[in-house]
Amino acid sequence: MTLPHGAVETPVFMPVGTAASVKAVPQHLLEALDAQIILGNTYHLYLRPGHELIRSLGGLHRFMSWPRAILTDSGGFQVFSLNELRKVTQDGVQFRSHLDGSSHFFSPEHSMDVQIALGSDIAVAFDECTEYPADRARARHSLDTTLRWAARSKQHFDAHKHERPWDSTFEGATPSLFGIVQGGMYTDLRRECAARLVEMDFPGYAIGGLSVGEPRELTREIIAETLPHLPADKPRYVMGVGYPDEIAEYARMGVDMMDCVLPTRAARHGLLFTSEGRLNIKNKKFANDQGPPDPACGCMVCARYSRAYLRHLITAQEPLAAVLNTLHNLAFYLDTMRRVRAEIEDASPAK
RNA sequence: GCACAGGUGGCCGAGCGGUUAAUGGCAGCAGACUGUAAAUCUGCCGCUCCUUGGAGCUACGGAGGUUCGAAUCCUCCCCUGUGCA
Repeated sequence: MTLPHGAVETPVFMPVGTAASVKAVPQHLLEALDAQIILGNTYHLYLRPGHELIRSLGGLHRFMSWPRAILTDSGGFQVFSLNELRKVTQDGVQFRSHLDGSSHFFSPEHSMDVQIALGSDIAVAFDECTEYPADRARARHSLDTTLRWAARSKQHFDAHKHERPWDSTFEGATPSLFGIVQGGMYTDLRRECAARLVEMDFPGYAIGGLSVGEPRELTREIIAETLPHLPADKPRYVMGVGYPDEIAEYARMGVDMMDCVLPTRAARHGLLFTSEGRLNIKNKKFANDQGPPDPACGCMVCARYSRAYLRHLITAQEPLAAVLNTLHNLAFYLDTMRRVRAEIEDASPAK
């Protein structure tokens, strides 16, 4: 996949950097981990520090000193998760800032303006994420809204995408906008939504509305049922997943892109993902453990620090705990994807 | 030595006659976490038993006392802090 800020090998896992920062990890270490693309968030950056400020500073890449690719989420998920502070209308969403309670309005056009101002490589249509559980009527309604907004997002994005804050690009690639499939847990609605988005001809497609509380078999089923209705020659992105075994599984099913806060958030809470399974590094049993977090991991953390030390850091509430734990979890996720890519390459007779 | 103020579960600290194994916080132990309102949230946290829910025991500096009933009231003692000698 060729983006304005470089080529990205797929399937890829994208660390989440909501507020212009993958929490606890400086950009130069993200590069050392070989993260190829990260997420930024429209809603958060619009509120603080403000997309116009970022535009005037040369765009998000320059602002945060991240030379590689960035995908920005549209704010649709925040509208969903901030449900007590929002009001959805045909035209867009009225919501209150979680920071200071001030009122704001987001429309598909506005979301595109913000994402363009940020200068993202991949923008995402402003959607209405369907909650779980949702009855059919509710899913239908949210799907219709999402489709209407997808068309408006695309029209506005295409008309203004050249207004980005940077101009030189990698191999002439231009910013792209992905459509998002909704439809709740109803496979026929998913199919319909996919088909109608494909008619609009997006350069890539996201499957949204998953990992919102549904059982994981359902997540898998919806992905499996939706994927075949999206063109295989374009990037297919499942938003907000998952555990290490899940992302590997989905990648094998044909998903090209995934993002998830799990490795970063869990790390800050002391949960490490390893080849031996989940490790709650806060547990007393690690107090005396001189071994690396994951004996099978070659990351910069495992190469150098012990479980005992990591447990001490988080117990003592040292900020370094978050840094080291996050570095390891991201390394593990990125490694997982690297292995799946190798598998896929081996299996492909063409290459 | 005198005068005040105090001594509560590992620590800090509420409670000031019954509904109190005793509010909170910290520490401790465990769990959760999926397009980040998350360095967050939840549970347990005197001891011993039956593994829901309970049962018993021991507890508010010490010893007595008042009372149907005391961490809470009274007496004496011990200890700590501050002030004055």
